[in-house]
Amino acid sequence: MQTIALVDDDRNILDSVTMALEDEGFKVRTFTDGETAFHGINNRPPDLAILDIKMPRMDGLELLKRLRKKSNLPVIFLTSKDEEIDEIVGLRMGADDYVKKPFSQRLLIERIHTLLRRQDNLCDEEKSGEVEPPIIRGDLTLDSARHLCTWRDSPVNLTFTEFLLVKSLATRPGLVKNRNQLMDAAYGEHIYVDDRTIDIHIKRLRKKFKATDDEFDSIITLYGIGYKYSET
Amino acid sequence: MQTIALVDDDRNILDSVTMALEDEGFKVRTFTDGETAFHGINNRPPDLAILDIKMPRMDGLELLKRLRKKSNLPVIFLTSKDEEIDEIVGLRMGADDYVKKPFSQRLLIERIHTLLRRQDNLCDEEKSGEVEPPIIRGDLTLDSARHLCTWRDSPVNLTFTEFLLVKSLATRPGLVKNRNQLMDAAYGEHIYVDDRTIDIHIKRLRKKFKATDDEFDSIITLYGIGYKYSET
DNA sequence: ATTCTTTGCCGTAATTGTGCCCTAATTGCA
DNA sequence: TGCAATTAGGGCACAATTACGGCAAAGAAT
Repeated sequence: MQTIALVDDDRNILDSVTMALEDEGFKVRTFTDGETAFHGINNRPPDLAILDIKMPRMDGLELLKRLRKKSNLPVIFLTSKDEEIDEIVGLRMGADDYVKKPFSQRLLIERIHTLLRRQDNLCDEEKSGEVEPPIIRGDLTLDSARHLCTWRDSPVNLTFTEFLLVKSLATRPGLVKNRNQLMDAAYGEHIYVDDRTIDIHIKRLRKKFKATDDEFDSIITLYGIGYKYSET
Repeated sequence: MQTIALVDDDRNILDSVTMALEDEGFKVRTFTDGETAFHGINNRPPDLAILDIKMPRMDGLELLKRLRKKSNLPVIFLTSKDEEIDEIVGLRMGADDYVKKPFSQRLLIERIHTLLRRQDNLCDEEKSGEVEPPIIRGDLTLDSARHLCTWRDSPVNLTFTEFLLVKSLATRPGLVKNRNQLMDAAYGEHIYVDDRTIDIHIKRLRKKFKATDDEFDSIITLYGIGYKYSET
């Protein structure tokens, strides 16, 4: 779930926008002044920030300036129409978009999605101009770009999470991964699920591979430690 | 001879720029408001359009937005210095360049040549000298130049958006595309629509292909990931 | 104006994936 | 061997995702 930081000193706006964003499926963290927001955002960076320009203690421009020193977090400014000059400066300073008050929530949400999408695709491009090459480890083949997994040339149908787990294991055969590391690989670093859940995915993986090859034993359990992918 | 559409409500600018452009060997069509310009440009598309931001009836931004739905005509914005914000938003929305008023005609003409040249190169790349060759992937044929799609030699009648989506998928069979990537392919990077909208187009595509061939299953859903075009 | 097409979204149904409970099996160690 | 800790695997409810019919708005064509 994507998180949005919302910074505004007007309670009404804060509440109504928060509600709209939560309806849209975002997690929202709100702040009522720049100083607090700065620390909050630095501690746990959201996926996007919406800043009011006029705020107590530290205004939006100053906040943006300080944030920009550390990250390129997508930022949307909220502006009243008597602050147009500041808008310009804001955009020049690296805000990604702005929305004029009063604004329709629909518009704001569209802008948010557009920015987040652009961000996503940027990441995709960074991964390489081309396509990520397949991983080949003995009888195993993992092609992320095609979401294709094969064992001895037979396709093995994996779900998204399963795919990430095999990939994490098979990337470095022989290397032990504990449950936390596997969890990070499959869910990202900020999500925690029960330890047993990893076992369950391993179970399902083995089942699927054994359906293709009864002799399959390349996923190895290390009692009390974790799992590894067979080195040979 | 290349044609340029010039849209501005200021007669003085209109006249002087027109003269400059004609001296440069362009054919110029002028409009004094957005509404008229929209129809004029749609009826007979010029090679390039120059739009003022502030205009009666429909402003430049709105005009651009509506034009962009149909074409990727090169567009240059004219802006006064108290409209700087709009410049930025304009560029975000897909304008190709902007020129600040007051501007030297020399500068404007340079920009025009640059844009037209870029456009030419684009076309060259796409057309590779001649017309963009059809995409042939097994039973599927996609001829962008003719907006023609066939499946096992039977024509399949696709809309513009649908065509772009199949093209995006079929260009690289087997490669998984997530919804964001498909959205970019179909709408460009600056427009956001609901995720579900992609599903709906996929649904319609499948329906149309199945009307021709009941066995059609080349568009594959990857749960939680996206879609891909069958590799075989 | 009118009709038709296209398009995007809503609501509902169907499908698929996930996490946890429970029990059995296995392992490490005294 | 006996015991505690750990892992395996079946089953199930629910969560997430996708499919699809219908509807209304906007444009295009007539």
